[in-house]
Amino acid sequence: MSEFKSDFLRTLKERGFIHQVSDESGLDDLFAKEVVTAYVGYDATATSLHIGNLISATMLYWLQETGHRPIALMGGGTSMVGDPSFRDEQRKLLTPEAISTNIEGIKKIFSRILRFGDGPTDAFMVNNADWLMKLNYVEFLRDVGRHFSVNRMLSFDSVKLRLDREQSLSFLEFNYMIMQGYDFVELSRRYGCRLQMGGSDQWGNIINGVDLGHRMGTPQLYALTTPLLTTSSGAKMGKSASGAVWLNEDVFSPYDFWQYWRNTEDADVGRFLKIFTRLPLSEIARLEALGGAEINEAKKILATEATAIVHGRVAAEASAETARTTFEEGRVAENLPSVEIPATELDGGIGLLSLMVRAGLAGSNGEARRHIQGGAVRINDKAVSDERRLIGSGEITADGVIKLSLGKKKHILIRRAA
RNA sequence: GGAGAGAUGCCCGAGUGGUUAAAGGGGACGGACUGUAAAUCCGUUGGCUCAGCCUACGUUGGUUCAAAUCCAACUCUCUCCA
Repeated sequence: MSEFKSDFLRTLKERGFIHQVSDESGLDDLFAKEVVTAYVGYDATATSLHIGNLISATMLYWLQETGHRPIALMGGGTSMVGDPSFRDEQRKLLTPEAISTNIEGIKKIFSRILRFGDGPTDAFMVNNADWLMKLNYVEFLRDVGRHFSVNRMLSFDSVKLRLDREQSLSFLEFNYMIMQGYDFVELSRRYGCRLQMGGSDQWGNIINGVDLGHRMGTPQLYALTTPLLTTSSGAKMGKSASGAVWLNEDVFSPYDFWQYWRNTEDADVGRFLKIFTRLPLSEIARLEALGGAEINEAKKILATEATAIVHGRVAAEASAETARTTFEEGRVAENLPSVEIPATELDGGIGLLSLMVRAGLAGSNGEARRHIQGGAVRINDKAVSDERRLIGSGEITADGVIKLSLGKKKHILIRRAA
């Protein structure tokens, strides 16, 4: 592939964001000659975005950074239907209440990543419920539906899985791609939006929008997708012990977020630095070249930089410091995740099993019991083998807390609440 | 509308009357080794008041001393025919 002329595409290319582009040279020309408006859509499937979404949100950042205008589209309307792409069964339908709660949670992150306002390259947010919810069925079918070929829609990889596995694909879900396609046209008409970006799983949906624009007379629209990120050992990214790696701090703490990046596989460090941090490429090249144990330094930088983008510099530095005292000095760090136990309860002594459940280290007493039997549990760094042990205020150390550990990496501080 | 096939634990997938909380694999978690990495090896992987009990194989009933396994109805899915 030849070099891109536009700063935007060149940056994305260099940093490893590009998987597929619908018309590389055409899009490059467009970016080179004018301020381009582009969007990414986010469905309201959870109260927070996760790492996977961070990739496309970062593209919006670079879009703005290189002088263009980002739109963050909230899928308030499309979430009423649910994207069937690459899923092997129907999603549970979300209630309108859940959707609006989720959108509120999702919105938060963008204020950290994008600059909002009314200027020519200021970002803005729209909700596709604004136009989708008002559509009139028959009118919509005649204006928009007639442009879609079912034969073609069935040929997309995103639904093939479902069909090949002989799982049902309801008509409701089948309409998702039509709605998303229509969103693109609507954004083009309202705001002159020309490009839609997203994960590689969105290619079919995005291309549908491009085609629809063609038929409905918008200017040429473009599609750009990012590669599906996996770790070098092939696991899907963004999975951790407790599920997805979320961006909102109320569901996934900055410290855990920092730890997630700190534990990156060696082979992924360079790739992740390019995508999840804003460090210059020359600096990344240097970090990536570190060999052996030295690469740990690069991982710390990755962790701190990535955390700073999502949670702010202060929280990132604090997480780095907490990790340093915990792992490198073996001391108790004040900022480790902690759980408060009422004084009356703690003074009387609380069972270790239930304490572990309270601390979130085990999902049930049985699981806690198994961990203890497996020798994974420590109190104040001393291994415990007695599952019936009572933990009381007497265990509080000079640091004023009880340190409860599961394995080498998970530590929770138990505090005595007044 | 007719004829077949199917629904098993987080996922895939065995299992056709008791010895089955249910083979095997994946994933996840823990341990060893290391560098808070990978690979490898070992262990765990429904709940509880845990040498015992309870709940579980689409749903509801039934047969039986005993059912994931047999029967009936229902729900959902798939394939073929109309």
